[in-house]
Amino acid sequence: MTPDVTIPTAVDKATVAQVLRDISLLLQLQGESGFRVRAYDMAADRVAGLPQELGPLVAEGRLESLPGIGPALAEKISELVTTGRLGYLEELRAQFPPGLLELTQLPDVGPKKVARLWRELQVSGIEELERACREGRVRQLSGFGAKSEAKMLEGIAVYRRARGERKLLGEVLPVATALLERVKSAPGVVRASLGGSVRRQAETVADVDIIASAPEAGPVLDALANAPGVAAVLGKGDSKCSVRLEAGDLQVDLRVLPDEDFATALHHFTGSKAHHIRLRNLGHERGLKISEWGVHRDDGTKVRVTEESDLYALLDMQYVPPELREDTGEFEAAREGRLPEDLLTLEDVQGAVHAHSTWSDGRNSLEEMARAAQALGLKYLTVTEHSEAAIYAGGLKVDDLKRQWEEIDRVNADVPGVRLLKGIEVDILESGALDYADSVLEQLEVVIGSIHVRHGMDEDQMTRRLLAALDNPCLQILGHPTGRLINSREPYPVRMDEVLARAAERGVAVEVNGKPARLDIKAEYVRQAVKRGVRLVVSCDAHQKEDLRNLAFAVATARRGWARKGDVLNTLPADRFVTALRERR
DNA sequence: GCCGTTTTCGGCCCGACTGTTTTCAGTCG
Repeated sequence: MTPDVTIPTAVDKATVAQVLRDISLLLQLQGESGFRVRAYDMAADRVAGLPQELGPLVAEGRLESLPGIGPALAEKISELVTTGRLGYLEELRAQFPPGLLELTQLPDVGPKKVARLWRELQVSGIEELERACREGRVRQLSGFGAKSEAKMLEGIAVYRRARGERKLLGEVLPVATALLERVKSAPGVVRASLGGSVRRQAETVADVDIIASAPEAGPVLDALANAPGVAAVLGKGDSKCSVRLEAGDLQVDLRVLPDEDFATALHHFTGSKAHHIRLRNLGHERGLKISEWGVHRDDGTKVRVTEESDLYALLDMQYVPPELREDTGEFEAAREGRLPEDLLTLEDVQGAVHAHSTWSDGRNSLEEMARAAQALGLKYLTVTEHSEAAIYAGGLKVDDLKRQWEEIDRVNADVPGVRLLKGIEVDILESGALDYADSVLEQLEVVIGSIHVRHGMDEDQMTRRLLAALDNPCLQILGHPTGRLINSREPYPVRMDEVLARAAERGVAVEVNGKPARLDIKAEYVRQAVKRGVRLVVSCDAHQKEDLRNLAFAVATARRGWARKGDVLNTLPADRFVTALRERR
């Protein structure tokens, strides 16, 4: 036993952030108002946005170096991370029934209302609120009426259907884009754009924001309210309109303003909240008041801001692309001119990595995949079927592989302009060995190694397994390195810092998988990988030809991790891509 | 609860919309 050594716990930063948010809500239930509450919320955002876990910061006593975290919060976070518990949270929780926090998840129900429902009607959970509404007891409270009851019942129904989950960007973006096109074609619209977390390309989103400029807002708001697929109009005023779509209970908010305010409004409603607050404060230091209604000097005169880039120029900093607006270092970099100017774009990508066909568990033939890639303007596509061990996915035996090469040669001869590269997504076995012999792997142009089974190993075992795979000289690309499925499967436990360090050392590329439910590795790890000089590939993990468009989500994730064109191997032409993969260290 | 080229106290982003009011509180972003 070594009691004087700080023992790291399994408390990750997402858990810490959630605890801080719970404390914020509990303080509001207590009637604590305003700034103390916000300090906890800001700290939660700060912790959640950290590029690494909290363990080292706690051990080195550096928590207070984070903006928004002072002595009181640092002490609470330390207690939570080192002991796995937080006495202050337990004291607060003991004062309220456990169901109250969940009540605040309902739309238009916040801590003030929850506190009154509890004190005056003894409502302590969703079931009891539903009963109180049905029995007409809520309307008897002052400030509540029949409409409030109906809205709460509707809110409860929506909440139960959605289970409080955020939606995948990949599911929402097509719907959002279609609505944006409808808004753009409404009468008088000058400019229109998506905003919010959809524009920042966050991996999951809660709703869709659209910002438009037009001389008259009314007809534009009507265009959304009357759009096909709208289940309910949640609210509609002079400048904004909120609707809920039938598909996925998705909420869409539209704001319409005069064109002279478009840039500042777009910036405001793109967020993130943390980025925007920081920007306003920087403006304040220069005597500029920044709001969605423009930029004003202290004497009340308005500064002309036509594009978002004007706003950053006013503050003597580089333009910050939406994907980087999280207040995780972009301000410091932009003020010092250190933001990457050559952030990866979809146009930079020459070939799609990671595709399956009917040879294993894909739905389209090799020729169909090749023609779809050609139609998207791609120059090559890596054909990487599953290997023998992946029986569930129709993994290929070595003989199958050789027959497949003949078909690849034929398709390459028939389909001009695009080249299928001969590859494999070989299983990384429990020991870290690869599922094919080196003599087979050496004949392939692209070797991705991925874990598909035995996700239940512990952190030590899983880390050793991945490090062993990286040491294999035949491995060129580490596929979906953490194995997560957003909203349905946690990543397996693994020490990513060690894995990324080894990948950098060995020259193995790491996949940024663009399948919307994977996005693996995630943006925070991309940023660490870039810092360490790890080479990346952006992939589509395609199982049908439509999935080639997943590349856009891999690019989004790479951008959110500050990856530049030069960090990503499949920005190279096919020959140089294959050569680069072989250059192991 | 945090923060400091208005620095150890007194600020802290702020407007739109709804439902319930009859001038405003609560919620949201």
